This record gives sequence, structure tokens and C-alpha cells, in this order.
Amino acid sequence: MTYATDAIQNRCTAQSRIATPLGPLLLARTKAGLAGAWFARQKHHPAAIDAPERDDDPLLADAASQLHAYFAGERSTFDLALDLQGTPFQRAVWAELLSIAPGATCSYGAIAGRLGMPAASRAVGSAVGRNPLSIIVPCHRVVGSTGSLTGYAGGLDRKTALLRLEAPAAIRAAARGDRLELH
Amino acid sequence: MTYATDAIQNRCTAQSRIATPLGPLLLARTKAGLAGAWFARQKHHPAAIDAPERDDDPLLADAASQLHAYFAGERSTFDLALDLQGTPFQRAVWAELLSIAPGATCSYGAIAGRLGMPAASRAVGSAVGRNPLSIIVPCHRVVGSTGSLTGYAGGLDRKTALLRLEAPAAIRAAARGDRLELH
DNA sequence: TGCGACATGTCCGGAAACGGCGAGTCGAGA
DNA sequence: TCTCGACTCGCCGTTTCCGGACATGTCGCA
Repeated sequence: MTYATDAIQNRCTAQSRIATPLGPLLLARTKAGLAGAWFARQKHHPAAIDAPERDDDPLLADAASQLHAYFAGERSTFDLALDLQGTPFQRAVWAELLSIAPGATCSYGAIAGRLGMPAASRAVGSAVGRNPLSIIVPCHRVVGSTGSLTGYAGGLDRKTALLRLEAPAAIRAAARGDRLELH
Repeated sequence: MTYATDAIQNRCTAQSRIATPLGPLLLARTKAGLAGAWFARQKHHPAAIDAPERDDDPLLADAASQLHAYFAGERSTFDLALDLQGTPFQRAVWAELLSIAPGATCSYGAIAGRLGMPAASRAVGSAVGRNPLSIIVPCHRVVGSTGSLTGYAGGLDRKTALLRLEAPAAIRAAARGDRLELH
């Protein structure tokens, strides 16, 4: 039983299943906020969550609506209460992910550097892979220092699709002169 | 982090401290029921429980009241919703403990036998030692096959005291002709 | 240029150690 | 003889420990 899996299975109060262009997504929440968003059969998908299915839960419904808008190209960021369950290191990594702009990308090593642990890029890779909130915590924006996609818990094709979906945001940002690549 | 400790620390919703003739006792509950009753500094005492102290919680207050009555000799059994957190084996052992009558005793091997695993007496010993509900789940009624006390997480003196406290119940039972020793 | 070594946090699997036991053996005493 | 203690050994669930494996990147060396 992993650190995060255990905490999530113990604390979840409701769950909900939604459909996306990339396949079904399972949402889960705790008292404090959104705790999980996993693609079906993705890596590190928790076994089974012992919480009632409640599509009418305000937070879950809000998350579903924002995700639908995201896939429709109507929004590129999320505004939701999050409850990220993980080790201190993992939470630090995930917090860095949240600061990567839509359409931008960042390398594992750059994140390690920002955490003050430049040699921990490999550990960053592990932590990124354990991200419980697909899409919302944008782990798909992390690529190798050479720009290669390297990996994604939901499958590389989904990673590609998400980055392509965010391309318009990248183009808008480029027009403003923003730097998008942080390697 | 052990199986039970982890589950308890994640799920507790309230705790309360009460005084007993054998020293202070820490009570803890989850949504589902009473989950812990530990003597201060006993073996396997969980590190720290992240739940508010609520002496007015109905279940905790009820437990406190029943424990006070128990120590006053006014009752020998408990009627409380329990939420025992442990491995399947541990829960099976603890369930057996609940079937030992007040004043009666039982050996580790006898419990193993009742579970259909006659060779597991030593494992039963471990499980009995991890009992999270001192007094209420009567692990003090388990003794060696020779009648020796062998051990108690709260200290052998407390075990002796509890058995002595239950002596009247044993005498009443003997007067009825009940068998009390199951070795 | 290519290849190997190393740093880093966490998880996973297997191996070993650890008990609130109990049965059996063996001497030392009465 | 019989009893009793000390000792040894197998039993078994759980915990602890240890070595790899990873969604990487840098450095040194041929």
C-alpha cells in the first residue's frame, strides 16, 4: 500500500466518473478538495475507492464542468480546491507543476533545480509519474531536457494529445513574447 | 508505519482522555465506532492522533461512562460500536477475544485452534499484543497454556489488576457452574 | 559522439528477524 | 518415581531491512 493510495482510499468522501475525448476519467474528492483524477487503467490507478458515486457533489460537478470546458478549448487553467495526498517531496514537485503555464513545457531537471536539488531529476520523474490529478496538475507539460516526451502514466498518446490541445495557448503566449520552454 | 497505526491516524474523527485507577486512558473514534483505547506509554501506542479532543462526543462519552462503571465493579461487559482496524488475521483474533466471558481466561493456543490454525499460537500472541482497545477487547483474559500471564502491552501489573477486578464475575459464573478456563 | 557511472525519493518484492506460544527433552531434587 | 524448572526447537503473521527499478541529467573518458 503506497503512501498516497492509502491516504486517498481512507479519506475520500465521494467519486464520480466522466467522459472525455481521451477516455473516461475517474474523479475523487476528500473533505478538503479534489484528490484524484485518473484515466481508466492508467499507471498507479488506485485499486478501488470506498466512497459513494455522487455526480451531484458541487466540487466534483465543478471539476467535471471545467474539464469539459478545457477539452472544448474554452479554458486552459483550473480553479478548484485541491487536496494533494503525497509525501512532502511529491507535494513540492506537484506544486511546481502547477506553476507551468498552459502550452509551456519544462524539464525534469529544471524542476529539480527549482526545488534546490539539482541532482534529483530522476526522483522528480518518479514524483511526476505519481501525480494523482491528471490534466489538472499538468504533469503532461514535463518533458526530457532534450524535448523528448519520455513518459506519461496515461500513455504517451494522451500526453501528445494534451500538448496539442494546448498549442493555441502556446501560440497566444508566443505572440505576447513569453518564454515557454524551461529546460 | 504499521497497518493499524496508519489506518487509525487517517480515520480518527475525535479523541478524549480519561482517568482510570490504572492510569490515564486515551480514547479515539472514527466515523464508524470506537477505534482505540490505550494506556499512556503502553506498547504500540500510536504516535499522535490528528483529531480534535472532544469529551462531549456521544460515543466517547458513552465509552468513558461504561469504563468508569467497569472499574467501579458495576458492569463487566461493554456495549459500544467498535471499529477495529487491523489485518484480517488480527481482526479474527480480536473477534475471538470478545467471546471470552468476564472472569474467564483462555490460552493463545486455544484461540489459534478456534481459528482453525492450531499451529498459529505464536502469531496469535502477536495479534493479541496489537489489540487497540485495551480492556474493552479483553486481551488481558489471554494467558499461557500453563496459566502464566506471559505478557501485556500495558504491563503485567495492569493485567493482574484487571483479572483481579473481574474475579467477582468469575465467582458468580462458577456458582452457575460455567467453565471458565479454556486451555 | 557514445557509453558508463552516479545522484535522488519512493515503491516493490523477497528475505530475514521478531514476538504476550507451546510441546518436548533433560537433569536435579524430593 | 514424580515434579518442576531451564532449555531447545518448530510454528506463523507482521514488521523491518535491503536491493533494484524508475517518466533524468551531468560528467568523465575513450
